Amino acid sequence: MNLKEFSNILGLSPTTVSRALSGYPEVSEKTRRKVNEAARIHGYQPNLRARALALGRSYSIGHVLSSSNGNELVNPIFGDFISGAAEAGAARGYSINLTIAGQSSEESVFRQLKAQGSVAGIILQSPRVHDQRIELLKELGLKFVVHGRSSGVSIPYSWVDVNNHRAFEHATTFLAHMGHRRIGLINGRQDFDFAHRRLNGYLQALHAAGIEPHSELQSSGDMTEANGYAAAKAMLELENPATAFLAASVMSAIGARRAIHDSDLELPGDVSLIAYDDDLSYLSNRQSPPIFTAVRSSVREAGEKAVNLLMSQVEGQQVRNDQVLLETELVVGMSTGPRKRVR
Amino acid sequence: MNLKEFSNILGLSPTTVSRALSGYPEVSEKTRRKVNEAARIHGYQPNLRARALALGRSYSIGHVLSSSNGNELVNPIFGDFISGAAEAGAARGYSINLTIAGQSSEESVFRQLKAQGSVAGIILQSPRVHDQRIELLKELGLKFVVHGRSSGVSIPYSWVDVNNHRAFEHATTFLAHMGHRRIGLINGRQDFDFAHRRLNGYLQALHAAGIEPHSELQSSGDMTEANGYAAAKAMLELENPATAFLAASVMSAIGARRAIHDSDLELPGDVSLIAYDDDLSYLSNRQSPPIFTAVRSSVREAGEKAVNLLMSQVEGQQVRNDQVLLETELVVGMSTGPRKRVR
DNA sequence: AAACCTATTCAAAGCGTTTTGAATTTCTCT
DNA sequence: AGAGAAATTCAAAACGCTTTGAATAGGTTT
Repeated sequence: MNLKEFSNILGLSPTTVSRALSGYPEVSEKTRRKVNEAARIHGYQPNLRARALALGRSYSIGHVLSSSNGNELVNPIFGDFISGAAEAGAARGYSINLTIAGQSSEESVFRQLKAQGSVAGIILQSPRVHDQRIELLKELGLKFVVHGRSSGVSIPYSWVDVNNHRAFEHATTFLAHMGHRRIGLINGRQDFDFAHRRLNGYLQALHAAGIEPHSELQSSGDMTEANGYAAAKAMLELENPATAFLAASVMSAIGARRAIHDSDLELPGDVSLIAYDDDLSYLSNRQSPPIFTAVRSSVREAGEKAVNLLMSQVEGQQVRNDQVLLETELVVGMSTGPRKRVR
Repeated sequence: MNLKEFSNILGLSPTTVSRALSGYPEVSEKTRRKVNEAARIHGYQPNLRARALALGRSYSIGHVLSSSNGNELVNPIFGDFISGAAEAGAARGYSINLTIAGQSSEESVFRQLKAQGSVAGIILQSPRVHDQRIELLKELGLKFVVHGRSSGVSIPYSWVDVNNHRAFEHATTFLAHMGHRRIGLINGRQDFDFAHRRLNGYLQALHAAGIEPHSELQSSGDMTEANGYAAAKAMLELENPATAFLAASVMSAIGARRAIHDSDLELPGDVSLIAYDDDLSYLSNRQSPPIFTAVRSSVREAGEKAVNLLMSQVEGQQVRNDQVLLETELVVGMSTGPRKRVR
């Protein structure tokens, strides 16, 4: 049903009907009620494409996946993050526009989104250290928010991030206080900025505790179960093995747990383990007591916050560069304990 | 940049330029080359909203998440599935439009998508037994494809599904052949259609093997690690405990594995375990030999297939009701073995 | 060279909204 | 009651594209 058809039914002009529906003041209360009522009955809703065209803006939030050739793995936090983002967007009438950069580069997808005017703004995820995309987006004049930050990028931009440094510093200190001195770090891929920050937090805590860092106790890679297993296994087979682990995700922690069991060790009797917990809905660590001692921050909440930041940029007048730093909480679960004396 | 501006630069009419770019035959090779060249240089791309309006159709594929109040958990397969779907869509110039049914019902979101004309078609996921949404979508005249099927819906519709019945029948038979007679089923939630089919496959195989089914060996619930643990734990503590498990996802299998270890049992020495493996990128079971013996089918591939089916409906003339049934493969890994004799 | 086709190009209308500027109605005040 | 102001309503233009039907350029034939 058209606006024209619909307004004919009402015996009003399209102008008035449009204004009534959009809540403009220059339309009488009586006709507004009449119009709203009729819209409900006839199920009329303005065509979104035409509306967007007339208004010159889009009602969707862009998100670009970069699975070129399918060899890059889907971010396990994607589902929860985007669900939070979609929820926050829906509250303002926005939907999420998902594109994938296949054989074409991510850059060309951004240019396309800009030229086609199909998004109001963009959410950028998994920033690398000195991520090129941030400068590109600024240059293209696209509004955006980064989930995470990028060390080495000097221009200001909006972001939502977790205090990864503090989280890992905190967790490492916790283990050190329990007497652990061989603390293995099972980190995410080093090219991701968050892994970088986590490493620094870990190193700073070691330093503060007077523990010398060892490269054989630091690993990084995709945060899969298999990688968690492999990394932990290797560190348990060292001449001077790890007595505690820091895993960058619950998934890696599960892998580490398997390695610990495989080595006939007990958790937390022989080895301690702290996980970084994104509070994913399908991978909950919220039992009481939690299975894993963890530093926790909800990635769903980050999704909501990111959209809210983007919206204030899209709907506000000037470009803003708001920044939100989320803190993690350290929840003590069943995977940590004092270092065993006898060994 | 406008089509008008762009065609002014070229000294051509908008008509000709538009036709040149869309590959119509009634434009000379020479000007077409000139236009394409100029488009590349000036970075001109038709505004997608205007294009969609003029053509009367949308270039996006709708997908509705139903996290009402956030109490329903995000489907763990969502990321991989949608990534496959996005890839297949991108190949045809479509993007994914993600909406969430918050306090408003899923039904009203569908009506909205229809009225606003914002999607070319819809992908429906996680169908329940006799899912109302299928009839609703037909009634609304929206084109759609279901990922999965819905027992009890009699009207024809397009779907892509895995042969869940056969997969679980197969897996159960495999365990039975190894001598197991106490086979525990750790299923997904019973209201989901796929769980229903898996149960039937399991029961049929038990029957064929002459094993009587027992309700204490059948559990169902969200496919989380915690639920997998709880279900397996309970079945191991029975007077006549389970000696083998069938888990509905790798995640539940991981939980079950923890329960097995917690009970001081060995995998596969004391207990066998087969997982249903969606071949998720962040939860790979593709080591050799695989960690879990599993029935496997790629959910990413299902996403691609689903979009392809939708596209043939959207781009073709008549409404089609194509159906694709994917078979699983049984991969033998390190979690299954013959039943221990002495017990 | 005129006449006819055919191959290109173009002007204008249309897609379904919103919004500007003008026209109408209603109200208020003398 | 009549003028003026205020409150409503409306017709028409605009958003940026595609496409219909008409016009022009180019090439062939007689």
